[in-house]
Amino acid sequence: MEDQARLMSGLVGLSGLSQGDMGDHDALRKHHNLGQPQQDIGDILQQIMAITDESLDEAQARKHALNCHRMKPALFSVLCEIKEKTVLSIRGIQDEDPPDPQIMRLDNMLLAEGVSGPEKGAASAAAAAVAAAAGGSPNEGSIEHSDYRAKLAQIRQIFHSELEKYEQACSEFTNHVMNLLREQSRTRPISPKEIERMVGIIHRKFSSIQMQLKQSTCEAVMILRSRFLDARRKRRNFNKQATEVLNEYFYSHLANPYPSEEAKEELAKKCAITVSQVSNWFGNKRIRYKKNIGKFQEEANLYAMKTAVDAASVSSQASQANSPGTPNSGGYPAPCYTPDGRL
DNA sequence: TACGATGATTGATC
DNA sequence: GATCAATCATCGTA
Repeated sequence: MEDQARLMSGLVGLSGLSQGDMGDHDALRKHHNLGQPQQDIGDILQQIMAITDESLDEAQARKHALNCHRMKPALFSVLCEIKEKTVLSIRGIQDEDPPDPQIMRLDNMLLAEGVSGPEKGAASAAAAAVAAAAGGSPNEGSIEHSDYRAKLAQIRQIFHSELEKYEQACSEFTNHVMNLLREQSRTRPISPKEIERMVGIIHRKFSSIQMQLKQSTCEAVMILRSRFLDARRKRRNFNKQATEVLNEYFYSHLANPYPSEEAKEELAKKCAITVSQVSNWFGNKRIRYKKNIGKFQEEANLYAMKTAVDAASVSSQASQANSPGTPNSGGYPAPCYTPDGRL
């Protein structure tokens, strides 16, 4: 009896079971209703313990003999059952993880941005959204669009290639561990359920690595988006004709350089820009003119002359038609925009 | 590459 | 909500 207790405590180390699990010999008997159980089990345990003192070849031979022992499957089954009732039942509660909300968010975002999921549709939709949000002209939009799409495709390609690498590594490692555990399950109480659980643990570890990849991909997409959405970075100077139209209006309305909403719309149409761009332009122009009238004097004279020539032309045409002509703003007003902003 | 010009943004004011 | 004033970020040029 004392020997058996010693053997049992030795087996604890081999099987991973606690002393308590192994203490109840009656349990073994109860489970399997063996004819001469204690004697057989004692033999097996004795042999197991003796393995450690033997050479590798001897141990291999003995291992083989043990594997072929008629009682081995029964003992193995009992050990697996006891182990599952203890170790696995404790872990089991923790292992049932709900889907990670963070990884779900990342997945949704990558899908929406067209990085994961079907290649063409989503990516171009996202690019179109960016182009629309940027509010550029159709041509500019298409340039930005293709640029954005190219960079997004680059991110997408890197993401998928990394993902593939992770999946391959995960699969290789899982197979390796499974083979190892299957091999070990010949001598250790490792049940298929436990192998399955181990596979789950490996997958969770790899999915946490994948989450990091998804996170950095999302960051890259965000940076890309902000780069294309930030209007300041998209600033283009207005073309010469648009600037002339705006300047003409400004200098011919110098006494009151505040275009009405209708005038802004008209100017926006003429210059092929938006009403808010017209407002920005006049806001900037008023301030910059006010700050440095001297600097703008030459420009003011130039447009004054231009307006005068236009007016003269209209006037001569009008006199030919024998009717008085008036410039639409009552002629070019002398610069009277005082530095304090009052007229 | 430095620097001025210029379109856009932001916070304050009316 | 429109405008002012300051500032930012980019463009164009010497």
